[in-house]
Amino acid sequence: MTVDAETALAHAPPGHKDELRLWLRLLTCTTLIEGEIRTRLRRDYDTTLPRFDLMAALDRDPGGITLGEVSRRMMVSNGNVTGLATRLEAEGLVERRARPGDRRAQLLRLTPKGRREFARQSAAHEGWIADLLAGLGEADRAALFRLLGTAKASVRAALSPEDP
Amino acid sequence: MTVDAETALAHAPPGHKDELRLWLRLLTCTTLIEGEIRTRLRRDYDTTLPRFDLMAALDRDPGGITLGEVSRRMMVSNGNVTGLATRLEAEGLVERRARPGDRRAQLLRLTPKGRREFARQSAAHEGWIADLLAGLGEADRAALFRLLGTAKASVRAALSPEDP
DNA sequence: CGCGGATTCTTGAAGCTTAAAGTAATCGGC
DNA sequence: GCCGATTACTTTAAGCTTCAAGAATCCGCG
Repeated sequence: MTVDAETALAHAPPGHKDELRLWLRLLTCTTLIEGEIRTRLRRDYDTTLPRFDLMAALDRDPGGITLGEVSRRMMVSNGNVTGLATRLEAEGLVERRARPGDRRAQLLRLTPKGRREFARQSAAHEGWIADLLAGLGEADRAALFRLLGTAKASVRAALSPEDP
Repeated sequence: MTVDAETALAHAPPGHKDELRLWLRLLTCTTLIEGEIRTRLRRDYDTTLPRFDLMAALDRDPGGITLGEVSRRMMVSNGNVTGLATRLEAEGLVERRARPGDRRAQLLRLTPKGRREFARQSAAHEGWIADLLAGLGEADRAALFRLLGTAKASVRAALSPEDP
């Protein structure tokens, strides 16, 4: 355990295979769940995941939030939200209204119809997720939640610019 | 701690909020990483994640695999692969050829140019992932990998039909 | 005031994605 | 041999997504 071992390690191929495997497994889990949720939303409610996500982003703020805030919460582009909001508005599920004192911004909020629809959908959605993750015990769930928090912090740290 | 407590529990709202929170955190992690990989692939290699994924699916089989097998590995629809393969073929990165003895199927494989390109891209990709997950120690990574395996098994079990 | 930069949102082009329907070839049983 | 079921792929329509460019508005500073 002297210079030789250290040298061997230092010269070993980068070997980030572990991280890669972890990422691929993370991606697989997400893809599996997301695909199933997509299918069920279409089958049972004739809607899509992005529509559901947008309504979820609005649900906690009865007064409405700006399109930009929706974009931030959903982690998608501005233009994306514009299109989604337009389609949902056409279906009477959300409505735009001016933000007092700022003619650039618009507030988006659920209509009563949208609120009813989302209540039904989100109850089913919560049950689906619980079913899919039913194989994890309480302890596993807690541990996984914590570790994913660490992972999230790691990614955010790697992404944030180095200026405090 | 008698009938009353039990009754209270039984009548409590379903309360699958924990599973939901776990799912949302899982989704956030994946979205963050995926978005960054997308951005870097575009910035550094002028390509997209689906293109990269398709090439990755081909990389381990020099003889080529069928479009259907690609579709299974990528967990996307058949039609999706058709379009991706057509675009990559037009760029000279992959090539179609007949599968001997089955005129329905086609084998898809990387061209030498595609192989060179993918080698460059995948090396960078591996480094990016390692960077993003650098905040996780060896033990955390292992634990997370194992728990995600359990989660994956849970989802697959919930999805598979009940006939052995 | 008025101008320059930042913000908020929309538009347009290109590509990705799916579900569903369609075409072609193979396989299995009789 | 042949017919029905299955498999492999493509096509189509609709919607999602991003990036980049553009338009309107707001804010701060001189």
